[in-house]
Amino acid sequence: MSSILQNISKHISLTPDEELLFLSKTETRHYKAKTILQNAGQVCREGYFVNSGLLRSFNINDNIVEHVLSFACEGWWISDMYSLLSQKPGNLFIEVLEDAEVVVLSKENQEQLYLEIPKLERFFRILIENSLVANQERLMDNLSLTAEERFDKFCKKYPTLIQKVPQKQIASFIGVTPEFFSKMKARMLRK
Amino acid sequence: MSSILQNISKHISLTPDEELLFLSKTETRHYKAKTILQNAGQVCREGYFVNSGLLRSFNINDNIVEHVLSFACEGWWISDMYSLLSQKPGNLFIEVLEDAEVVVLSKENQEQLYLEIPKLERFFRILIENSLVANQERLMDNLSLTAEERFDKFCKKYPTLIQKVPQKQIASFIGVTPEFFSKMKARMLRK
DNA sequence: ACTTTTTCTTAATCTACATTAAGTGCTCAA
DNA sequence: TTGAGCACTTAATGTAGATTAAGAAAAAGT
Repeated sequence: MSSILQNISKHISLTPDEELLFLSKTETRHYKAKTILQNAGQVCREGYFVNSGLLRSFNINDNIVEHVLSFACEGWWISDMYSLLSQKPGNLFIEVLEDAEVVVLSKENQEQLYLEIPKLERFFRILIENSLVANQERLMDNLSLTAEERFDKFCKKYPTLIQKVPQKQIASFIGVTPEFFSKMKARMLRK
Repeated sequence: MSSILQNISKHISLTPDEELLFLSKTETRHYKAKTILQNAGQVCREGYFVNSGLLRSFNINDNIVEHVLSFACEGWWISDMYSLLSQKPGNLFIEVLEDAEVVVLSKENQEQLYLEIPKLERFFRILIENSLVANQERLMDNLSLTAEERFDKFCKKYPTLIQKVPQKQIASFIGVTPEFFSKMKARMLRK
């Protein structure tokens, strides 16, 4: 059974026919590390479900400073939601960090699927609800916790990512510079 | 026409019967300023649509420091999403800042409505999508902008709130202390 | 009207984190 | 296999914003 159908079945149940229909509207692609799937300034036309590998989304400041919005590994979705929804040029890049197999769902196909399988409204609603809650928590953490506490939480929440993701990107995710992160990590180890 | 039905009709169209059904599952309540609608540590059982007045959600640190997650004025929804969805005790308080009329939608009634009017899945999906996008932007702003820039954005985004909301809560929303905010504001006026 | 409480301001001092810079050790393409 | 980038470290210095404290102004309660 395909991983994306498994993912869906956690929240709603599709008939075999609906499953086939769903799959027929998606496309599975393979990407090498370092591939850019989405560029800032462009309109995002598709969302990605990760079968294997690792991706991230980030933006780049005037400066040249990257800020990681999200990572996505097996079983996660990733996209530039703002651009995908508004169909306006976005600010995000989406990059492959480790060779990946992704299931691609285009904006149009997603809209069609909403009409043909209304239950999918529920599925994506739940998905986005969870995403919103996680985002709200991260926002509050950024407002109220120290860098060290945020890193602790990150380690507990995404233990598998720590091995895989370059340290400077974890730094960016929790909102500090790579230099400070390095110093902080050394300090934490000393304890 | 009730404001909440107007709000819904921006995204989906309900039949008159469906509109009545929807309203029958809601309850309109009036609250005085300073009322606490939701306490941290309790399970959130309802969401609120604001007809008039002003509310906010916030959490409180170990310390006693408040952090504002969101404001909600006319036409906005507010709730402790984490708690409402998981039905676990939440971290948020929801407080009335200005005497308010709110439309209350309980968790159970919302679930029933999803079954009786599946189109509502779409409505709330879109609502939450927009919320997620706004949250993601705010998160990135907190990572990449200075306090001054965040305040500028706040002013442009929520011009009406600036008059209404106590300054210390705007400070909290953009992520600085009231003292620093006061200093910063004075500095900005000098220009 | 008066007291109490809360909000806002100002200023001195402090600190978490940024910036700059220089050096070390990977890794991977030619 | 080498050398040209990257990723990571370390350290000196700089700064945005926090903390503490105290007073002024506004709002709210009685």
